[in-house]
Amino acid sequence: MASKNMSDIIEAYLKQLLKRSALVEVQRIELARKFDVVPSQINYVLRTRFKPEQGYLVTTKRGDGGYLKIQSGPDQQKIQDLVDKMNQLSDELSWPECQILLRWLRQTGWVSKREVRLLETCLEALGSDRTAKQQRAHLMRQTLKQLSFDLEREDEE
Amino acid sequence: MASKNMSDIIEAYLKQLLKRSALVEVQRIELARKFDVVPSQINYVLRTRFKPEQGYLVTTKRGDGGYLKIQSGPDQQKIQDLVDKMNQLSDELSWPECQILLRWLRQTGWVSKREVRLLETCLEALGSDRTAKQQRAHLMRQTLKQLSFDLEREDEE
DNA sequence: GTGATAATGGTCAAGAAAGGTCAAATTTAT
DNA sequence: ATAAATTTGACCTTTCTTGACCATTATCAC
Repeated sequence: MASKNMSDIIEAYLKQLLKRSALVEVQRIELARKFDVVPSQINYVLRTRFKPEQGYLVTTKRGDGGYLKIQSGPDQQKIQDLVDKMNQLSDELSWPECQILLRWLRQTGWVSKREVRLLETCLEALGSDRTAKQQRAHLMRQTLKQLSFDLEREDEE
Repeated sequence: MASKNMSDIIEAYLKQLLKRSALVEVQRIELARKFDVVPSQINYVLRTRFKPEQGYLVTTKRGDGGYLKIQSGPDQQKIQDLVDKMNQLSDELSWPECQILLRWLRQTGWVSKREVRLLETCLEALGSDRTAKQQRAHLMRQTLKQLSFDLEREDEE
């Protein structure tokens, strides 16, 4: 098929690797050497063929031992699920309903354990009928408390 | 695959030891010899991979019988700073004051960029005078929106 | 005690080994 | 023929490695 230019060939090569492993790590120099192109062409391929809006995430490291990492990123289906959940949300939510939602967010990997705790803190701070300024103070205070608590028990993720 | 350079390997070695014992004590010279690098590279690894803001505490002793001690986990001083900030908090906070506080949380490494956005979302949802149930719904809705937005532009950290 | 010496660890700057950027030159498509 | 896409190369930034020189601590000889 019409893969006449090098950029297309390199793109195809990387995307084939991505089908197998969801995370591809290569060295720019190695890749350039393999296809006998100049290193900066690799950047061109990444810029034009692996754009974030097409669902790819590229991270790099410079210096000795540097690399390129390519992940096939945000799953369109996942985003659609999230949007669906948003639209299903009614105008009022009880605390148990919130907890169910938070569990879903955690289980589907949208947020970390730590972020769940942060959000719980925020939600709990909402209960009263104080003014906005007072609520902010209360919220920040609870959040700070939560943060130091997080640090003490080093659960992680 | 990821550990192409010595610094990464030494980092991994030390962090593995840390998982078991929470306090690692080694001699710089010994470690350097073990991995066949110059001693000062050990300092480099400690400086770049075991920063205090990442939750590590390194203490050393020079001279005969010298050592390096590496501790991970809750930095007592950091927690004290946080508690101090908490106590300074007044009962009312304007939005600009909140933003200053959030900047401090970010700069001192307590929270990530993503978490700042999450908290901002929560705080902004506080403005109204609706009931708690309504506020929860609004808060969750804003949070979900923020999450999908976060994913689309994969800033990171 | 005091001073020399040996045994550690610390600092800093230069060089090496990646990857990044940008624009000119070339090729391809309309 | 022009516009868009690709290819190349000169120059830049970040990260790692090394080595020369500095600082601190313990021990031993006196």
